[in-house]
Amino acid sequence: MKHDALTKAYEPGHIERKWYTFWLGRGYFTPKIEPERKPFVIVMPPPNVTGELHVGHALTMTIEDVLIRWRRMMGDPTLWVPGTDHSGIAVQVLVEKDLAAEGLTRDQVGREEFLRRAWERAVRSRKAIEQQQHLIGASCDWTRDTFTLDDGPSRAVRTAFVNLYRKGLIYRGDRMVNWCPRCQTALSDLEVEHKEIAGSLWHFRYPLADGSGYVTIATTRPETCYGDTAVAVNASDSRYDTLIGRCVILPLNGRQIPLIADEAVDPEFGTGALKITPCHDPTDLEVGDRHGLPRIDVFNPDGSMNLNAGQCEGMTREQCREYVVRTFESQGLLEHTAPYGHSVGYCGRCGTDIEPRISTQWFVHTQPLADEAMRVVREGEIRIVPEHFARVYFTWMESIKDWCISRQLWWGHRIPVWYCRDCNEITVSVDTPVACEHCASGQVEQDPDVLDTWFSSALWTHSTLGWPDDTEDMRYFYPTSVMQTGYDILFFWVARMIMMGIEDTGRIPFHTVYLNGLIRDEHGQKMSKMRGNVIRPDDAIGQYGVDALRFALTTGNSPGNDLSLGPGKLEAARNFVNKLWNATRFVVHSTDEWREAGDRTAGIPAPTHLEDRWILSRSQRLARSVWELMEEYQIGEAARQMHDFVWTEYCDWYIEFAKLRLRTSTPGAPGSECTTPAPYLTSVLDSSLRLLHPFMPFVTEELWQHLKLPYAPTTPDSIMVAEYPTHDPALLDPSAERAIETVIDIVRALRNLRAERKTDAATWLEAHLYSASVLTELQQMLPSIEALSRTRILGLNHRDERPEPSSGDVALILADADIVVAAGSAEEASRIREQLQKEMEATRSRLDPVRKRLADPAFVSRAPADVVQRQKELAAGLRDKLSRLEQELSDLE
RNA sequence: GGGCGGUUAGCUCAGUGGUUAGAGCGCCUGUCUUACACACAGGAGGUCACUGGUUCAAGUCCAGUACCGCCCA
Repeated sequence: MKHDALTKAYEPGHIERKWYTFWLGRGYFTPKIEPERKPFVIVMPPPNVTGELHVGHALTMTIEDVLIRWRRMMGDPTLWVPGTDHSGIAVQVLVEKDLAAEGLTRDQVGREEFLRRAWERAVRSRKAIEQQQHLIGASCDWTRDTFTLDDGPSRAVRTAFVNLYRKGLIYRGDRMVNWCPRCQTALSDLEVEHKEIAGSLWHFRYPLADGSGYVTIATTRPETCYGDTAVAVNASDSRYDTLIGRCVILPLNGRQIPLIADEAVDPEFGTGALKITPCHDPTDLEVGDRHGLPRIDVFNPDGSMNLNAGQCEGMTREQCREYVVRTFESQGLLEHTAPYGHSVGYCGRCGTDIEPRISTQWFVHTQPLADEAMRVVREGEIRIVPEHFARVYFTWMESIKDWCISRQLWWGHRIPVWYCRDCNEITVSVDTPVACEHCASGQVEQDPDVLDTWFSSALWTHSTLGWPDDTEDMRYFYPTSVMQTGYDILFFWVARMIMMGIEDTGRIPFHTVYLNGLIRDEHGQKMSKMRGNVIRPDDAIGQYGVDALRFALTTGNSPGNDLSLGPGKLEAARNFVNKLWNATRFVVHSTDEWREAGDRTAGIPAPTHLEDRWILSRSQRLARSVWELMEEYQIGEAARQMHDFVWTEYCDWYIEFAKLRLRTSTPGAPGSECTTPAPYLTSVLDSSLRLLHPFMPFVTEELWQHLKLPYAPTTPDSIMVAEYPTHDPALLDPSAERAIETVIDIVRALRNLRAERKTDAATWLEAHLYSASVLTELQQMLPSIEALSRTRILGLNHRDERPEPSSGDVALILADADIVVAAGSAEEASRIREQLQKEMEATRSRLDPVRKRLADPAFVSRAPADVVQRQKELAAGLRDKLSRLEQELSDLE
């Protein structure tokens, strides 16, 4: 592949497209099955085919791509399975909206046409999503791309259904379910969102049938009065004990209903008397069943009032409520109306108020599945990261209710149940039956309903790998490794995948659950169209580049915690990409000569210069730390450490040290002592790029290709299949680290002095240096110290050789060195004296606790030896510094 | 009502018992110093919400309190 010259600033666009195409063409995203090696597998949470991806998807995709690229570079056979979800109700709502725009309803166009439109939408959306996934750099295996309605997953759905049915874990029954009158379907409990609303509590008088008075009931739902079949009180409530067993008259239609006693009634609530409407409230249904009350349903499926609502037939719920209240009022039976806050359920998809409704639905009996699903987490077979979500998981699982899985929708997996018109028996079958399995009649008709989308999602880890067939993918890649998704779908999806994975395959679906937080804006506010603070991934990519978006999404992000994202963070990430770009540009240009000079296959020469030893050592520490952090899913912290290393240690210091030698050095002949920093500039940058690749794949690939490793003949064709850096303990060099730390201290102190004196850049300071512990090292670093601080070092001596201070001198006391300069003025001398004074106080107050700690026998005997040792060294250092400070100040007296 | 999380610099957040609590942005002072002004150099800014406990050692673990947020009912 040909390379363009590196431009002055990073221009993301075309580089991104170029490399994605390159990777795809090379087939890097498809793993080789190597039976003797353990694969690393992630199944992607399939985005809904409702449109395009939002920034939350970008987060999930980035985290997964980071893990995937990392493991791939570690050498594991790595599979990331992409896919999309048909998302039944959400797409159904969208298609219905499309139809409504044309003045049509789904019943008018019919099931076939409806499904044609839904498919069209799905196909369009899949294409858009796939493009966005390419854009973001997702290195998933497109050869295994799957859609929930594909043949494989569809057969998995039917198979799972049939198996559960045969085991008695799926049943059909009349139950009270959450009904969305707009979608006209049942919903599971999870799909209902509860909100507190400021409603009213109406106190209505129900006259006693014998005309001897009335009972006042309190209700928040007057429109259900037509469905009342009793008034209930608590038996212990003395206000009503003489009335129990008598009848009251429902004022709206004169129907007589009994006054009953039931312990479900709270005497403290309202008037202590409740109207009982078994068809429209779960508690009332229980009360009704206990007392054998009739059930009167007053709503049509679309939420309008039915025949049972008398005069109100055909009205909406709201109109009916108004009518009922007015009627009570006009009859003098409205005692009063009190404002009352209570919780109301809304359809999670369309926002319509949910109506509790009795209907015939299919259910999964979840308890036995949940027991197993809890066991595997309790026993550590599945680990949840962060850990505290395990408790949330258990809390939900422990009180799990049966799962309503049938939906009165058209878009989805049709329930694999056929009803026989002749014998009324049902046939439950994976393959479409030609005849009833009971009476062999051909008059069978499939259940018109579809399954909850989450039912098919629950099978996703194994249905994508070929289950129910015994495929090579199933054998090799299952169980998968990590399930990474947002904590908001822990119950919807993760919990159900664990239940169904175990149920279907007998094995857990994944070893680790990694839950990420939700994305908020720069001020920690939820992103919403209303607030106008939504960040579209495509916009962010266009403006800052993919790598910047990915880096912004990973830095400072920790598992389970929400992440704030805004222009500030994106800019910072883009700036880092640009920094990396320019550092590489510098290194490539300035190491040209070395790169072209001779055979480099022997590897990089052993470092002799202090700064080379230092940067290699620091680079090893980084690699080790990153590896540890990645193992623990601390990818935010890993990204932060890489950022700091590259920017501060490599760019701000190492490159600046290197510049001096680049001007004077010649490329060392192989085998001879290397005087040029070129090999270290190159190799440290090379390993930094490889460390960063999973986070910012495009820019690292582009730069790495330019860097071309002259010393490694087996360099792969792409950074994405290069080796991930691991640390080499032989290169750790604490003494070089200490020496360079001192150099940095000295340069900083001198620059600080320059700044305070407002010395202009052309003027050089002059100073004497004194040290003890790092004297020889400083000797080697003198040219660097001089150049970087623009200070002529007139002498570097052992501290013991320091002459008596002359009156015009001031000293800067550092941890491992003293700097002596001629005071610029009397004011400066006294300012520095003050500084020394302060420094002395600070040093004392730091030394004090350390001293105490070391004097404490409990500390010395109980703390680990290395901690004690470090405290001793610290005390020695502080004591040494303190004595120098004291000496300095007394000399100045 | 039950549960979970948060409270660290002006803002947004890292900090997984052990030296002097960090970053980005913002702020102040300088600099277009031949990789980068998307930059460089220097600087200011913290009772780690509060109270108590465990520990040789607590921002970090435990308990309680206050406030904020989320989930479930």
